[in-house]
Amino acid sequence: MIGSVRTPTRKQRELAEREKLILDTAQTMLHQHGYNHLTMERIAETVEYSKGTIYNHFASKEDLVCSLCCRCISNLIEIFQRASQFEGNTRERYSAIGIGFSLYHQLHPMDSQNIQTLKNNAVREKVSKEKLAEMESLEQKITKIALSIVQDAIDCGDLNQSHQKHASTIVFGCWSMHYGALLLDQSDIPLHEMGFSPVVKMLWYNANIYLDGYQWQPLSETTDSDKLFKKISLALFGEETICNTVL
Amino acid sequence: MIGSVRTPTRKQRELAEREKLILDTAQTMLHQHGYNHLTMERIAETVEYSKGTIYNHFASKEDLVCSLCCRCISNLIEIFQRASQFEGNTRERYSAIGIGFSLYHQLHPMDSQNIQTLKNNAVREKVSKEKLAEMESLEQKITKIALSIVQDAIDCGDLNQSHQKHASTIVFGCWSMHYGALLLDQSDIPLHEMGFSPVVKMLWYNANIYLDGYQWQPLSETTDSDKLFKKISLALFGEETICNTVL
DNA sequence: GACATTTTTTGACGCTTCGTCATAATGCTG
DNA sequence: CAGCATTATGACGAAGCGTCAAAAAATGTC
Repeated sequence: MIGSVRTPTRKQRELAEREKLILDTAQTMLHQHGYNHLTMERIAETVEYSKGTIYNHFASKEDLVCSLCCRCISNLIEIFQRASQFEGNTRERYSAIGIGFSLYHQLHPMDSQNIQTLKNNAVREKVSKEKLAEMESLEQKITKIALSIVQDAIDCGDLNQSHQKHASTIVFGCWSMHYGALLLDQSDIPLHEMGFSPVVKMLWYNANIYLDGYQWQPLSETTDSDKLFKKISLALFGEETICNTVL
Repeated sequence: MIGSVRTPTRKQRELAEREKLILDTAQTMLHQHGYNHLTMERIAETVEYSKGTIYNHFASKEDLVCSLCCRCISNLIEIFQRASQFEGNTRERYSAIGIGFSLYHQLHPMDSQNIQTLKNNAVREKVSKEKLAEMESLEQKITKIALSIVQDAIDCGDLNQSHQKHASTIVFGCWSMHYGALLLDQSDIPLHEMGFSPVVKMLWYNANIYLDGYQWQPLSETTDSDKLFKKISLALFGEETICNTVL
C-alpha cells in the first residue's frame, strides 16, 4: 500500500476511471430507456466488463443509482455555491439559490429524476448504509448554504431580528416549496391543462410572496422581479439558458 | 349479464369484497414488511386464493399498489371536503385544508408513503393507463376543492381582486409547500438533528406567512394561531388527535 | 525468465419474483 | 344430469439480482 494516501497510484486512477465509465454508462441508459430497462447485465455488456466487476464497484444496483444521485446533488451544490456568491443584497442572494434550484431542474430534468428516485422506499431500502450516509451529508451541505444567507440577512437587518429563532423555518419553507413544486412538475399531473402557469414562473412568484411575508428587505414590490430573475439566471447559467427559459 | 347495471348481483358483490380483501391484505403487508417484501405470491397465499386470481383483479403488482394509492387519496379527499366546510372565514377554511393535509400524513404516515410510491418512475412506468388516469382524476379533485375556496376569498374580498389571475398560483404555492414538506419529513433526512422544528409546526407557521404575503384577510397577526390550529384539528379529526399532535 | 503468491475478473449458477396459460374446477341452464 | 360458460389454479418460462469457485492477470522473488 505504498503511496496509497499521498498520490493516487496508477491502479487507483484506473479504478476511479472505470467507476466513472460505469456511472456515465448507467446514466445514459437511465436517460434513454428508463429505470426498468437499466440492468446490471446490460451495464456490464456496454462497458465491456463482467457483472462481477461491476459488483466490485457497487454493492448493488441501488447503490449504483445512489452514486449517480450523489453526482447530481454535487452538481446542484456547485450551483448553490455560485448562487450564494451572487453580487447583491441578501434577498437577491437567497433568491439566487431558489432560481438555481428551479432552473437546474428545468435544464437537467433527468438528473432531477435521479435524485427523486432515491426518495423511493423500495429503492432506499436496498442502498447500503454508507452510500446513504454519503448522500445525506451532501444534502446537509445544501441547507447549510441556505441557512448562512438567512443568517447574513438577520445580521445586517434585511430580516428582522425577531426572526432569529425561525431562521431554519425560513430555510425549510423555501426548501419544501421548491422541492414540492419540482416534484409536482415531474409527476405526470397535467398542470397546464388544469390551468396552472409554468412551474418556474409560479415558483418565482410564490417565493417572492413568501419572503415578502417575512418582510425580507427589499420587498418585491420595490423591485423589477422579471429583470432580477433574468440577471440571476444569466449569472448562474450563462447566455444559453435565457433562450430556453420562459418567464 | 342480467341486472349488471341496476343492482350488483351476488357475484359482483363477492368480487368487490374479494378485491377489498386483497387490498387490505396488501396494505397490511406493505405496512409491516415494506415494499420489497410485498409479492403477489405472498398476497395470494395470505388471502388463500391463487396468484392467477389476484391477476384477475389487478393487471400487475404496480396496478395493485396504485389501487391502494387511490384509496389513500380518497381518504384525503374526504378530509379536504370536511375542511372546506369548516365554519369560519375563507382564510380559516383554506388553512383547514392545509392542516388536514399535514395531520393526515402525521396520523397515517404509511398511507402517505403509499401515495409517494406512485411518484416513482420505476413504479409508474408499469401502471396501466387506466389506473393512472383514475389516480390523476382523484388528484384533480383535490385541487378543485382548494381552488374553490380561493375563489370564495376573492369574491368576498378577503383576497384582493388583483389576485384573480393568480388564483391557481396560490393553490400551487400551498400545495407545493405542503407536499414538499411532507416528502422531506418522510425521507430519512434527520431534520431534527439539523436543527429544524417539527414539520407540522413549521408548515403551519410558513403557510401563515405565505398567506400573509398575499394579504389574505384576516392576517395571522390578528389571530391566535395556536388556538385556531387546535380548533381546526379538533373539527377535522376529533378528540384523540389533539393528544398525539405536538404544536 | 521462471516460478510462487496475491489480486482481480469472469460468467455460470442459484434464487426470487413476475406474469401467463393450459387445464381443472366450479357454476349455471335447460 | 349433461353440456356449456365462467372462474380458479399453479406449473412454467423469462428476467434479473447477487454469489462464488475457478480462471486470468498482476505482482513479487530468486
